[in-house]
Amino acid sequence: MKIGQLAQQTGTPVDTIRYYEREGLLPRAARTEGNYRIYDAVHLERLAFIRRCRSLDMTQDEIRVLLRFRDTPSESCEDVNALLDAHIGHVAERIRELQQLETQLQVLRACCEEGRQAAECGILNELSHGGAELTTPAASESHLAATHAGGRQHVPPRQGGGA
Amino acid sequence: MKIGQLAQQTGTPVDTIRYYEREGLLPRAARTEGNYRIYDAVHLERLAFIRRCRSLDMTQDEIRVLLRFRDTPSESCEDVNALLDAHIGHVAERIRELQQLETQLQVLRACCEEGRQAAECGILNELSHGGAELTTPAASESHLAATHAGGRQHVPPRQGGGA
DNA sequence: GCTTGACTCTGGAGTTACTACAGGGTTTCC
DNA sequence: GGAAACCCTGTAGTAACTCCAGAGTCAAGC
Repeated sequence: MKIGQLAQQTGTPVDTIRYYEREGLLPRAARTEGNYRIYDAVHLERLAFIRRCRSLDMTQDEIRVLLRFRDTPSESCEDVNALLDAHIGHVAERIRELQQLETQLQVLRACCEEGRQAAECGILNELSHGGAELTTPAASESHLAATHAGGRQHVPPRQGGGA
Repeated sequence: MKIGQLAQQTGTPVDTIRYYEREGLLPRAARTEGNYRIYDAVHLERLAFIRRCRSLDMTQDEIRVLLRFRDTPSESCEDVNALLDAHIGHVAERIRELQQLETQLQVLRACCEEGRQAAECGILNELSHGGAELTTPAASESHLAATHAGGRQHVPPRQGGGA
């Protein structure tokens, strides 16, 4: 099959498939005479595997490790367990961080009542003089991301997205 | 004061201060004869404000809005409230997503017992054939980030940060 | 006066995981 | 045989920095 069909069958944008090939997650595809990539069931399975890992928010590096174990099935899978445990740890930690953040934001939000002028806005004042509840920057140490970011998975620019 | 002192007093890396100036969050600093930036208390306050916002995981765009309100204190602060409410909403949504993710990962983790060979590793098998519990990619729609990422705030490689 | 070292400057590249082109070539269908 | 749909490569952009090279500035010590 061609790249478009593979894209459709796995729900992956065509650009992303080519990107995975560049990054070495997918092997270089064979080509037709007209230089089109051709794929078979093996590629499809591998791509589906990668996409499932990505849907679990694993990094490319983590996926690379898992793929290596998939490719050499005789080795012990201890490292797979360890990787997953670490990943779960990161997610749990990020959840804790975000919950703290949510509390802080709600405290901050409570500072301002509706309809004031910005000069007396409790939120701006609080952010200006720095309440005790607000942590200093540099909270996260792990490989966890900030709350926002540009690369939110592979969702296209418009579709009911951002703030 | 010079940039190094400002950096120290606000806990902000020097590079980041220059970056904020480039981005227009901080005004261009005056210069000494030797072309060194010089700052005063106004700069310090503004930078502290920015850093407090960043510690609350606000984007530069969000901070820009808040700064604009700070600079024009006669306007109503309704938009500040709205911005913060939206931000809280995003954080809450991301928490929910991550909690789902955590559950999925724990289910996956339970598939494999210790010390098997990769060929019979429950995790790899689950990721290969694709269990029903695993969502497809493209879960997040908002401006919230993935669980991992390179730019984790501004924490320098090693220093035992501020967490 | 000269050197050493700490500090600062600019500009550019790297980070993640894509996404979005531009400017072409190929296939397919009517 | 011509248009539409598909595919190709390569490059640049995203967020919020971080890191580096190569050079200039400044204060202190000898």
